[in-house]
Amino acid sequence: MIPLLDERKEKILAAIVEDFINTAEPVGSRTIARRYGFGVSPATIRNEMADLEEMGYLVQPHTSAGRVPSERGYRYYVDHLMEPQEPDEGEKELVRKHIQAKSREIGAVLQQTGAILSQLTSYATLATSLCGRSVYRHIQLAPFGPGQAMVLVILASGEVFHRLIPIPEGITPYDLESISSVLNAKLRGLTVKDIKFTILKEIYAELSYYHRVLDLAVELIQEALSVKEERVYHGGIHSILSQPEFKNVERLQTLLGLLEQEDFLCGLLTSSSGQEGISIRIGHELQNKEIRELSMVSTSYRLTDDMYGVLAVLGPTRMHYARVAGILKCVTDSLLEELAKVLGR
Amino acid sequence: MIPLLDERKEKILAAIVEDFINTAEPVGSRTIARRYGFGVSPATIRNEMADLEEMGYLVQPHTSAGRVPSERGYRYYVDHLMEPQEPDEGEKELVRKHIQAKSREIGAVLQQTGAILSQLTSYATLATSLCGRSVYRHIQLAPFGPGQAMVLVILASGEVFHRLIPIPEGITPYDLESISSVLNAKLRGLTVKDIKFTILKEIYAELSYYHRVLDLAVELIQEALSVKEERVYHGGIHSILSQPEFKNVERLQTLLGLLEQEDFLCGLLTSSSGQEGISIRIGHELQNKEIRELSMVSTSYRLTDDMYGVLAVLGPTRMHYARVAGILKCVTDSLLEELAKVLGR
DNA sequence: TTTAGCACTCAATAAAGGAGAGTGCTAACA
DNA sequence: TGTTAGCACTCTCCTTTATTGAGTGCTAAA
Repeated sequence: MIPLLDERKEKILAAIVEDFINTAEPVGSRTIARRYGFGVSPATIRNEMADLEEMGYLVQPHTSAGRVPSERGYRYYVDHLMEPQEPDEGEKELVRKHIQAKSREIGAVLQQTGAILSQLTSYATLATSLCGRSVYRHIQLAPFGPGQAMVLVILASGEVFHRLIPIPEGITPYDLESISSVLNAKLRGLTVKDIKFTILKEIYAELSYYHRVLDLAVELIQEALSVKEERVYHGGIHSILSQPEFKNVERLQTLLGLLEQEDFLCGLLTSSSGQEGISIRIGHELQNKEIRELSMVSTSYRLTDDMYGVLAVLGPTRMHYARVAGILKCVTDSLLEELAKVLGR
Repeated sequence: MIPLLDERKEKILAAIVEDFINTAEPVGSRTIARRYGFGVSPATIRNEMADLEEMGYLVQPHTSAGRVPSERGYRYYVDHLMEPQEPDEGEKELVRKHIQAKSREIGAVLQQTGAILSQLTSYATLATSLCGRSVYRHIQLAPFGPGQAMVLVILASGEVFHRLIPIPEGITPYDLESISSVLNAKLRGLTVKDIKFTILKEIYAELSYYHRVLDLAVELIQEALSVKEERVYHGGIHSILSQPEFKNVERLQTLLGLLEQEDFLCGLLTSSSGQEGISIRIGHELQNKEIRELSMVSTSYRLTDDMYGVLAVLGPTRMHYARVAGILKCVTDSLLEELAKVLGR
């Protein structure tokens, strides 16, 4: 559907994209000829550039400026021209060292991962918690003062959700333990969906023995079901400021506002979790009106059949795609390794 | 020690501070005379301003500009001239509505509180988790797959810390439950310090009965002790961007970098937790070289004898102190109310 | 098809010239 | 003695005007 370019055009497009990524300045025919000299004169390059512009791969900010890749240009570059750039040994070492969890806590691991990722790339990073079919691992009711109990829901991902609930008078810690047992026996290994549609009645029946606490148990399940299954960790927002495209404060403000809204981030990430491996979305491909001229390189990694996560780098469209893709690959590998260790798989 | 000003000087200083807070422009004698007219001419005001400058309450960005309050000027204003500005009924209502926790989870409540606080003030907000003598409420070991267990430490503040630990072969869920019981019996109601110095040996003795799991239990206690007791929630960073002093991107970058470092925030907040009630620290009073021209209005609220928290607003020195103090007061009241409800006191 | 040459365009930078806000000082006034 | 009007002076900010230079498109020759 999209016609392939001939070899020289490809070389020139690649040179322009890469030069622009490095310098953030529109690049002219002369620069290309001098810096990447293909043995042709600037004039020839100029002709080719005019062609590329007509085809929609380049745009000119104004007459008499050099050219800048269009979204289509980046797309072509990403699809056909770039090759992921392996991080060097020192960087790899750095990644390994940072991801090794000081604490065996999933949240902290993901946070660390994001931090190192954004340190290496100089862009913002996003990471979902491990999600998937949210399998319950354990449910625990713990006493918490008079008339209160703490509900703890432990998911197979190693994440813990907790909430305080009021409980009726006269419920003993022993009762709480009993309820925990019943719930555990029934719920462990199931997913939210399973519960919603099949198990609820069964539990209801079983617990009627403890009719005194029946209402509580039902409420409890409701709580467990209402657990918001996905968290998004973000980091490295300050690194994105070093990018010249964010010298503009207004744009920055919208971006920061969005990054503080977890829902929004969630949407951004889940919409990319379709395919395995690295996925790159450029500008409007993110399908979001609010953020202009942003790209996202993301990868969804699979830990087990029913547990996966998404790791993403968010930056300007003028992003160092090749480098970011390489780093992301390396970081994801280390993360998978570490998670396997922490979760004991 | 610091001499008090005569009444007219005070009025003029107050007018200058308030005008500058509102407009962010250096204010001149004429503006004062016109806008706040004290029945004297600009020339008189000019003389007074010259005095105030000599005394160090005002500074001039350059000759032929108006004057701007110095840190000392703000300090005098805050100490002697301003009166906290009660938020209007609509705002109060808004606060109440937002702080009412959708979920009964301390973290979420604090997050919400920060959000509304920064929405109303247009500055960044910080909130510590509830801290104090970190009393253990419950400790729970939950099974988590083969060779793993989840340690859950529930503090009296309603916060939960969790971590995965490897456990030796052959430990049954029943064993875990036993250990939990022993630990609970011993630790509940104690603080980290208590444990460190007195209880450790006792537990050791008791658990020797389960000598099979002794090492595990000891490790476990270590884990429990290593819980980092303080978290800092922050929010509203994007709102601070609307302040003209942050049009400068470099300054912004240092600020954002700092705000992403939890340790730093912790230090900032704890150093102010000395006195009860609202505390205002201006510029260098924050004793931090990295952040220039920032002020912090904070309040430490006490929930029980041994549980308190800190809520703070961070903005430019040109902060609307009177308004912020009023809002902070109102928000803290609502927060205390809500926390009491959630924690069931 | 490629290249050299040339006129043309346009942003960015610098220099120059007000305009305006504000001050300090002096002298007069109550 | 405190207050005020008047006035010269300062300095930023804005606008206008040149100037520069990178880069283009087009044409004609190789």
